[in-house]
Amino acid sequence: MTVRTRFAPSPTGFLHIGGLRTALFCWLYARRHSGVFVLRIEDTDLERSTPEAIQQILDGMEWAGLDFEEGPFFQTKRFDRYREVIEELLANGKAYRCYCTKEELEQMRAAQIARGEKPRYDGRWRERSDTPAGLPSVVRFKNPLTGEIAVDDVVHGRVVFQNSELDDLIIARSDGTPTYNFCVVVDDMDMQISHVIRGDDHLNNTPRQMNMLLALGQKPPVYAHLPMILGADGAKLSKRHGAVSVLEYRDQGFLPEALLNYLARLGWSHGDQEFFSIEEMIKLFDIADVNKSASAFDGGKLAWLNQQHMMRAPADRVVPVLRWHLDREGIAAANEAQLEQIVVAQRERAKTVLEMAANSAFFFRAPAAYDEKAVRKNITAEVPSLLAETARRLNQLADWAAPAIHALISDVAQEKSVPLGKLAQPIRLAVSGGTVSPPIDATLAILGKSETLSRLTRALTAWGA
RNA sequence: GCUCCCUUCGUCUAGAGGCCUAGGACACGGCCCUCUCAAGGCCGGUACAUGGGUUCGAAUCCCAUAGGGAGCGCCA
Repeated sequence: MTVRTRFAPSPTGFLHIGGLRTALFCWLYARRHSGVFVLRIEDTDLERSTPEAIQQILDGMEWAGLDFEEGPFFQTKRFDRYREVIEELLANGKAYRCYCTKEELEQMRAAQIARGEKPRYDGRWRERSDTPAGLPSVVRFKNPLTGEIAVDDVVHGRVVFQNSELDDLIIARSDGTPTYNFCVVVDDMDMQISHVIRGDDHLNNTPRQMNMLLALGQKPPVYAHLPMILGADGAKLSKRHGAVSVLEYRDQGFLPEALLNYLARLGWSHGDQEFFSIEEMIKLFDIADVNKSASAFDGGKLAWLNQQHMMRAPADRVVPVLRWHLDREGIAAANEAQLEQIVVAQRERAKTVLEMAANSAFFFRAPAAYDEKAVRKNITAEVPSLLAETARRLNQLADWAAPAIHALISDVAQEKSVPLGKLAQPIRLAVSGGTVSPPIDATLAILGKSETLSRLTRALTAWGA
């Protein structure tokens, strides 16, 4: 049997971190077993579904690299099929028409709640065969009255529900459109989904879905209900608590593989290992190793992992991302080799590529001003002559590379009997405008000879040489 | 209210009866390294929700309690 998993978001909002984690686990499981990953858009809620949300989901999946073999399928395009199955159930006596009005149902619920009971449909039309003319009706599934139904969940273990707790849910509205729980059942059946991996907020829906599947003569798939992801404060993820589009993470400078690595570790682990490449995740991931309890989102750890991925990836992996972020800041960086050098020099001093771009802007733009406080502290009376001497010698340096530059600066410092920092910091200030940059030799090597000299000259003018 | 689920450091987790005076990671504090900032190295503190069992022995098994979450729609 080939493994077939599906990710089935409803396009009523953006794809957020919780959805992406679900998609990731489905994807990993399919990849691990050389199976098929299906994308299905559950857009039966015509009121709230939007084309923008669909596009967002597609873009998010693409950015994350979660590719699918089949789909995207749209439930709104399958209404004929749903109707067909509803007719079949009706014909078999496995579903029936209910002519209750919404008001009648509301009254029923209110009375049940008042009595301390669980609100549910009482089955008053279940055995009636009369068909009141001219009245609208819904179709309800005839759920078994007795016995129990057990979900053998891969992450939660065996969860048993009494059929008496379940009521006859509506599968077709009075306007004839099918409802969510029913569409899921038909889709999972038609798409031959072998493993349903989804959030554990669906665990309570599962027995109903299984009963419908059984009524249709199907063998239920394997179920795995994933624990929820909570906001950093431990509260439910909501728009107020960090539920942002996954594309927001791209914009903030996170590498998709780092986000995926972080998400995989929320609820799943492999011993003490924290860093996983995509390939390792595919090789090691198993739903059976997933935790049962919800976890809180920790942006700090995501940032750490992101840096780890930046440091371990080949520089040319980060270059296009850096270029994209520089571009957004209005810097067109064309020199591939230079960008690679920047990545290597900056990746250990930035948590995100966005931060790396910000820290590296000075390579492309001469400082408009010098940090005043730093000037007061570092540009003492003897500094201009020191800098002038350094500039003179740099001008004569033929081999413009970090080792030679380092040797030259050390020599000057030694000859003038000043500590290296006394010289390096003013140079840093002159070329970057601030006090933070990669080691001074690497900084100048990347900047290039003519740019370095011109910035030193400008600084000397500014500092009264 | 009813049904179902969950509960190890602040956070993510290891742990499947003795290897646990509970391990790792992030964060935090200290030290080292050092031209800045980092990265890196070393050190440090903090956790088995509570109460009962079972057992020679329990973080691990059982039962209660407490706390948290989900579902109970002609929403998905």
